[in-house]
Amino acid sequence: MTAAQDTTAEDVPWGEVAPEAARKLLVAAVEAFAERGYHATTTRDIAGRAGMSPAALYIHYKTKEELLHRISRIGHDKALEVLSAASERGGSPGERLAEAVRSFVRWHAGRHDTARVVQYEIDALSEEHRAEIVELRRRSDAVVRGILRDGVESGEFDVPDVPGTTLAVLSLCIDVARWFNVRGRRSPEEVGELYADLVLRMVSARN
Amino acid sequence: MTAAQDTTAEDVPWGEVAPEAARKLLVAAVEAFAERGYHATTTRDIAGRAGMSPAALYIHYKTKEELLHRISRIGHDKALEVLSAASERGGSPGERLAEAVRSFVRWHAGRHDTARVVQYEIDALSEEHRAEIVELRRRSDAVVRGILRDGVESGEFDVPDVPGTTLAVLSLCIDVARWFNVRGRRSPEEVGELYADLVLRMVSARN
DNA sequence: CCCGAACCTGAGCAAGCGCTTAGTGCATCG
DNA sequence: CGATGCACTAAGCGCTTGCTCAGGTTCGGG
Repeated sequence: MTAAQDTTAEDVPWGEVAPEAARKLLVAAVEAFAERGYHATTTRDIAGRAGMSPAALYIHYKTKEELLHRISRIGHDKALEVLSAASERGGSPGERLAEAVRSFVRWHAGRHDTARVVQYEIDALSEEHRAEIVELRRRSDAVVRGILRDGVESGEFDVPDVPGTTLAVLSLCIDVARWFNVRGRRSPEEVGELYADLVLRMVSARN
Repeated sequence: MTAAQDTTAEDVPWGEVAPEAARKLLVAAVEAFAERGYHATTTRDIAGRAGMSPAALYIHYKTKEELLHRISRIGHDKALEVLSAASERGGSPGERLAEAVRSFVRWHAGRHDTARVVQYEIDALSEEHRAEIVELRRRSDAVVRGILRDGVESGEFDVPDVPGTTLAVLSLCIDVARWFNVRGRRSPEEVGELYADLVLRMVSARN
């Protein structure tokens, strides 16, 4: 009697990718790219992980690069959505910044395989595809910069170099995808909490 | 009358690599690996950049992987040396931490091509070589953790989670290699200064 | 003046790569 | 029931890859 089994549901990891074979291939590719890197992964490896023949990949994707682009695009969209939603949740600049960092880090840790591909394989994209992704990153940058500016204006933050500090905050969050390990001691939630606190200390005015 | 032209001088970037052909190949490899990544770089590309034939590479290095290992090993040694030297320069924990971050970041920005290879291509190493490099990283970790512990004991720092904060500080420094651009607005010195300040704020007790 | 060692190249091998093509199995429809 | 369309595979094409090897060049020492 549950109406829950809806494969196009937006909160299912790759629910927007259809049909099922295309999604299975994409999930396999994320796994392989995260593990070995884009260039070290073969189309045979991807197809094998999805339980299909190498040729099946080319029915759903024109090239291996297009597959990377689909992953990168959807992943960046999701990351930006998580960040934006948190920043718009209201409250003081400090609360908004903490929530933004907490959510963004939680995503990079919890979905660290996707995040690793999304953040570290941009150079493997074609020129046009890379340009499209870079634009999405600029928007993430704008979100954080906006919160910092608000906090400086209200006097809650003391940030001498807003662009530089924006860079540092995003860099800190993104790099979580590199080192986070599922078998480590910390949960994504714990890392998010720790990082939100550290970032707040970086920007808060002393009084 | 200058006695300066000593190719084995330790402060020349790759002075420890001899003979000259081996060094030229290694420098070419650093360039190529930083630009495209290890797996996307061909031995022909490396040899071509060094102005030699593909076969020349195999006179000086057994495999492409050994070349990466040499780069990784020397680079990590240098990074660790920079960090250790700064941390031992004396002063309060705050001064030592600031100097450590300043130096470490300066190195990652100024030598960002080397740093990128060193920090982001570990997975391309063989198991034994990777283990060797991981050990060097543990030592970098120990240096930063030591300073934080000293600061907490003296009451100068307020750090609830020393291992977690150590991770964050190193992560922040290392990720500089990913985004730093020579054509950007900031010099390695400026980034080092900014980051030293941000890290101090992260850990300082308020009073 | 010639030898041997060190260094380097031209040519190319076996393996693996991304991707294509011809054909098969299967659901759908008049 | 045969025809049509679609997802998929087996086989393999053309090319590039990491790496090898026979042979040539250079040069200090006897």
